[in-house]
Amino acid sequence: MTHFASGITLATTANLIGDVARANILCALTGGRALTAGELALHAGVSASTTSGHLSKLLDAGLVTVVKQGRHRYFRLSGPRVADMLETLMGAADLGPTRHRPVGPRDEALRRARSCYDHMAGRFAVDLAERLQAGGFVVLSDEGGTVTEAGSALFGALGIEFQTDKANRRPLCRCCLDWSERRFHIGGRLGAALFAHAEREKWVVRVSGSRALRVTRAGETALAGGLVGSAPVALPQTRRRNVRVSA
Amino acid sequence: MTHFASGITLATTANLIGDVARANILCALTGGRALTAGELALHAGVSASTTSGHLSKLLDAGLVTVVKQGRHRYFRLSGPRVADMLETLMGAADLGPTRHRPVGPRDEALRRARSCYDHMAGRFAVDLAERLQAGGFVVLSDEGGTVTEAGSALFGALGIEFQTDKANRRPLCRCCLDWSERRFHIGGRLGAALFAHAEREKWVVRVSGSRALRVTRAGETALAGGLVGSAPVALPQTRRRNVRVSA
DNA sequence: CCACTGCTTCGGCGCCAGCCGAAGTGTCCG
DNA sequence: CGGACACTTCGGCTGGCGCCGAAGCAGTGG
Repeated sequence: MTHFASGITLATTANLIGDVARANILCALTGGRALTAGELALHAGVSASTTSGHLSKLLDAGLVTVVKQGRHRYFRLSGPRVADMLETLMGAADLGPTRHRPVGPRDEALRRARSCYDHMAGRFAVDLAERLQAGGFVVLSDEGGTVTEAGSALFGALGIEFQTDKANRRPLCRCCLDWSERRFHIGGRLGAALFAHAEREKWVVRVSGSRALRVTRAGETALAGGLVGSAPVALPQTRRRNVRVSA
Repeated sequence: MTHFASGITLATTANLIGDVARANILCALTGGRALTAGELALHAGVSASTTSGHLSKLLDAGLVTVVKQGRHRYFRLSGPRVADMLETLMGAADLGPTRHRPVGPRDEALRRARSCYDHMAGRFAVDLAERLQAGGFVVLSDEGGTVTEAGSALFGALGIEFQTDKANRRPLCRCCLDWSERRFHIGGRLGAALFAHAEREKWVVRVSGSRALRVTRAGETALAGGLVGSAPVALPQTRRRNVRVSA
C-alpha cells in the first residue's frame, strides 16, 4: 500500500546485524583491528564454515572489508561510519522503560576503557573528555564539539595532529553518547588522534582478544592532569610520525 | 569466550528491526504521527493479529509507546532518538560498493519532501538547509550546526521559537545526512521548530497515509527567498561569529 | 439488551536461516 | 612432492519465528 521500499531497506540492514553470531563478529571488529576468519569464528562462537557464510554476507553488504594475506584473510569494519552505527544501535538497546540495567560485572573491564574502532570509549574516555572540556580545550555540546584555540595549542604542543582537510567528510570532533556511561566521549578525527596518541604514549594498552583497554599509571597521571601534566615542556618534534588519522 | 554480552545486546535490538513487517511499522511511524494498530497493519502488509504481536514486541523493547483512546490504541515512536537511529540505519544500507541505486521512481514524492518524525527531510529540506547556510543564518558542519546571531534574529522575526533550555539534552541543530539526498538537512530542536513553522504557514502539507509532504507554492516561494522573502528584514551580515578551528 | 468494531490471545502450520561436518581449493613449509 | 593449515562450498538437518484464522474481550452505539 505504501512506501514498502524504505521498510525493506531498513529490514535488510538490520536483519544482517540481528543475528547473534554476526553481531558478535561486528562487535569484535569494533575493536578496530583486522582479524582473521578463524579468530572471528572464535568470537562468534560458531564453526568456521558457518562463520565463512556470515562473513560473505557482511562483505556483500559492505559492512566489512577484507584483505588477503598469504593463507589468511583479514577482516575489518569498512569504516568509522559503520562503527558509529553499531554504537548507536547498542545505545538504543535500553531506550525503553527497562531500568538502566548495567551490563554485568563481567564487562567491568570494558566499561572502564575500551576501543571503539579508532577512538576510545568507556569511563576513561568520558573522564578525559570532561577534563578537556573543563580545561577549556574543547567545547562539547550535544550537536558536536569544537576545538578551541587553547585546544589547538595544547594538541599541537603534544604532537597530536589530526587531518584538517576540510574536504574530508568526517567530523573533526564527534560527540558519541557513551554506551556504558551514558555520557559523552570524543570521537571523530580528534578522537582518533587522541587514541593514537594515547597508545603511542602508553596511556592505554590493548588487551589481546578483546576491545578492552588497560589504563596504565601513565594514563592515570595524564588524565589527572588533563593531559597538561604529562608535557611540562614543549617537546621537540621528534614524534612527527605519520599520524594517519583514518583514511 | 569473550564479551558476548555486547553482541547479544546488539543483536536483539537489530533483530527487532530486522523483520520486514516491523520495519514497515517503524517506517510508517517515522512520519511522526500516532497511528492506530489497524493502520499499522495496513502499512505492514500483514494481518491484524500478526501486527498486534509485533507491536507488543516493539513496546517491550521501548521503541514505541502507546496511548489508549476509546477502542483505539495510538502508537508513536518513543522519541526522536529512535527516529534518528532508524535513519542512521537506512543511510548505512548502501555503505557498500553497491552503486548508489536510487530508491526507485515510486518514491519520488518521498525524495522530494517527507517528514522525519518531527523535522523535514528530502530535497526540500536539504535545499532549505543550504539556503539558510548560504544566508549566514546557520553554520552547518559535519559535527553539528549552530545558529548565528543573524539566524537568531531571523527566526525570532519569523516567530520560529525553539526551546533554548540548555538542560535539554537534545541537540539544537542536528545535521542529519539525508537518506535519499546524501546531503545534510536540519534536525534537532531547530529542525522541529522549522517543521512546525512550515506546517503553520502551509509551506508543506502532509499527504495522508504517507510520510510524504507536498510542497505548496508558498513553500516554493519561501524557499526561493531563503525564508527572508516572507519577512523582509534588513539583516546585518554578522557572520563569522562562530569559532571553527578546522577551517 | 444486541450488534458492530478494534484489538489481543491462542493453536497450528510452514518455511527459511543458521548450524554442522565432510569434502574441495589454495597456500605455506619441510 | 606430501602434509599441515586456513578457509570455502556443499548437502542435509532442525528449531524458531512469522503467518493466519478463529475465538475472546473491551468499548461504542442503537
